[in-house]
Amino acid sequence: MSTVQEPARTSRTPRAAQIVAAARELLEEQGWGEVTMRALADRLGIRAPSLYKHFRNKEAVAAALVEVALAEMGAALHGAVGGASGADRVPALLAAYRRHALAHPGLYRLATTGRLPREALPEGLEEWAGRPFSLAAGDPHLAQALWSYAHGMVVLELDRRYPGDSDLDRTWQAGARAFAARVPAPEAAGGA
Amino acid sequence: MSTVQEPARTSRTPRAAQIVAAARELLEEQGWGEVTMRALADRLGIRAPSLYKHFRNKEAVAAALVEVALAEMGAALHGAVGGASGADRVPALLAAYRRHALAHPGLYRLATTGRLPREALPEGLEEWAGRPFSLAAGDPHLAQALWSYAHGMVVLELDRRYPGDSDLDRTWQAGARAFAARVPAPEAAGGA
DNA sequence: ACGAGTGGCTAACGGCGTTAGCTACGAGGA
DNA sequence: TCCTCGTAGCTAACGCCGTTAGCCACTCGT
Repeated sequence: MSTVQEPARTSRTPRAAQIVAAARELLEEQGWGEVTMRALADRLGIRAPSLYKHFRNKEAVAAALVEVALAEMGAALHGAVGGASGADRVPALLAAYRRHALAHPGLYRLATTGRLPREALPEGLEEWAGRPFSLAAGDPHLAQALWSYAHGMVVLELDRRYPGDSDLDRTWQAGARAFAARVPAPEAAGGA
Repeated sequence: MSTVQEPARTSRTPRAAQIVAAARELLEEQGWGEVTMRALADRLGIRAPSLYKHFRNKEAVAAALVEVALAEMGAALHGAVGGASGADRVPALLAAYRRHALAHPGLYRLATTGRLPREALPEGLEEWAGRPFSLAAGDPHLAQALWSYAHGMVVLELDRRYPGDSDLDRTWQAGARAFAARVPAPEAAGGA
């Protein structure tokens, strides 16, 4: 149903995969600030300098986590837009985006804060992960706006920026309606 | 024209004000990662430990900068909504938000990333700075959604997340139209 | 004249990412 | 069977970070 298949993931040695998994646990349990090379090594029963046998530096570990984050978020979003049609795709996409991000806040923040380590990511992964927004919005500018809205909502929710008595379900709804109303009617063109 | 006056700013000794000013320069020139206590002290011709005579710790310096950021952004936004009416307030507000944030990216990022140091901020400042969104949207949920959209756009633009060939003016427009169309018609109630 | 507060200073601590250099082990070829 | 070589661990150490302790000079009010 999707236009293009998910790009291949970077291949890792078993030990490197273990390191990424441990880093992910640490990230979700304690936050990125507590993911230090020493703490990460501790969890694996080794010493910090040994990590450098498997990753060039801490940034490379972060890039591996960003890859995981993009791949999993992309899968969630593709699933959501694949299961809906027409203007229903906007609320379905937003609900999946919110649910997935809040379920993996550490990974989400790491992957969306600061510059993307594009040179360390598989070709096409970023584009693939974002395509559901184009599919749901039907227009490239509306798609970018919709993505920005979703990201803003999630990040402000994660950072507890809204007043404590906010009804965020209704806020998400308000935005969803605003965007859904601008989705162009699908042309009745048959696929190739 | 505004409902309530801008809250008073925290009073600072002359030296503390100098420190905040120097921190701001460093922040905008080099980014928060380069604002270290030693670099900050250097710029003032003193040693790092002397800074602790004026601020309890680095977090307190950050909080002072966040206060500046909120006050200046609030002023810009109040000015923008004050100069427009009806649904025109949405694009006016968004334009001012974008312009101000991109003109002070370090301050913007510092004030909007991670948790807000609310206990260190003047009472009412956060609410005052955000009120223009309520004024423009006319509905609390739409206001939150609009703010989230603006923040998402700015932060993704600052982080260069959009493809290099994006026409962001048009993306901002697409979002502005989506939200403006949902602003309820103003009731013809006279002011008190 | 003097005591107290103010705002500098140096030395130092523990934690961070990272590098250099050593070593134990296991697989492959002579 | 031994030798070599790559792999993956180790300790020690460096320079940076935020921060604290403790000292001292200067200024000002009484």
